Amino acid sequence: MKLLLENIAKHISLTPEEEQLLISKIEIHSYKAKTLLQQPNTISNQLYFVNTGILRSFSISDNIIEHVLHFACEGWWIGDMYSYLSRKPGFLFIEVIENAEVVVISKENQEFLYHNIPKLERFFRILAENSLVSHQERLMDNMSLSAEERFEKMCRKYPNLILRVPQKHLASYIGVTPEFFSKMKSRLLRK
Amino acid sequence: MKLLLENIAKHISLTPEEEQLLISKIEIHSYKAKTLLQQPNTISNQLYFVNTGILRSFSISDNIIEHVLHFACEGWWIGDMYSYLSRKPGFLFIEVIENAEVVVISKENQEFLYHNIPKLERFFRILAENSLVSHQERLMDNMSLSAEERFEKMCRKYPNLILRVPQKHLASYIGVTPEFFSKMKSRLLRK
DNA sequence: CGTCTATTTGAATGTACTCAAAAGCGGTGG
DNA sequence: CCACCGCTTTTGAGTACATTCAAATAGACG
Repeated sequence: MKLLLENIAKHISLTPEEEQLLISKIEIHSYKAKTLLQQPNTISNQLYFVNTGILRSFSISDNIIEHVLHFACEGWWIGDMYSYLSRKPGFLFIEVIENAEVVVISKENQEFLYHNIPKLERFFRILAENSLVSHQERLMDNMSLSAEERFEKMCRKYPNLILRVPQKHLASYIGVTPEFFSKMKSRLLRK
Repeated sequence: MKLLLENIAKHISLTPEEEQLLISKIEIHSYKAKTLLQQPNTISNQLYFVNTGILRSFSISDNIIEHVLHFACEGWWIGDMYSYLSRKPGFLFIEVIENAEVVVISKENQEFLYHNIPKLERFFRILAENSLVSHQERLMDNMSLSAEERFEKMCRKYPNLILRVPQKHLASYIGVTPEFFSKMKSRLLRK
């Protein structure tokens, strides 16, 4: 709870009453590794904020190949934004990678909070803007960098994830096969 | 001007006074093709809304290769969001592809408007959210689809752009070389 | 027209993939 | 506590999609 309030306080300041109202409209859940919080073809009604543990969102193409869109560990938000925002069936899975404690906010409660604490519009605007910028950067990286460069950049940006996430998910995040990822890694270590 | 107000009215409703205030804080400019509205290593202070014509944002890697991030034609927003939001020097060019009439809003005026028309926080939140979702989709497409599939998807999504934008920019948008794009096109036409 | 840029075409190359098999590792139950 | 099973990672050989480089052709604009 503390982590969430700190996260919000970085961008807007809430009164103690507003904080209480916010807290009354969210839930905290614990999930074990491998739990699926969201599946494709269902409408996502929740946004998640990670207190502890790690989650990932991913899609599956050709019924076989997974593509990691996003990892979220302590202090990060995650959700199926397409489904959540459009209220249409989504395309993503959201899975717990490492036993996690998660703050859950529902669409209805978020709308309620927007009405009662308009400042939150600003907070989520900033959140969306920052997320947009980092997706733009990742998109450009995917177009302009080699797999090796994307790997190095990921290591620099998310050093803690590298140690906690199975390698095949890291491979999927930078957009290569697990086999190629392994070869690339040993090639880099040899230097 | 009408186009911008319609665009806004899709998500929030403004009073006539609010519309007037908004209009007093924006500018309309016309630019000829090839004009650069933004260059890397400068701080972007403007957001653009296209009335007529086409713009594109792109970066350059290795001082040679262009990578198109975004096209914007009638009714679309464009900007160097990273620089605009962070107030740091950016990495993008923004160039006019087709003579354009553009609504320009400055960072200062946007902040002013946020204070005086808080509803605009909501509007730009929704704008950022939608943009986020479409970037996520494009990112996943880049990872899971072949060049040919990305090409077909772009044709379906932006049929009017295909006819108006030089082919090399389309190639860059889907992330292939102009040469490969040309071969792919003729391969598809032969069917 | 003539020049400059965009597009097409072809040959050689490379990066990353597929398929297959072996080795490593982690959790579970006996 | 060890042994086994399933999943992850590694390694290798062959392949494919897309790139690079080069040259020819087509198109746009002054």
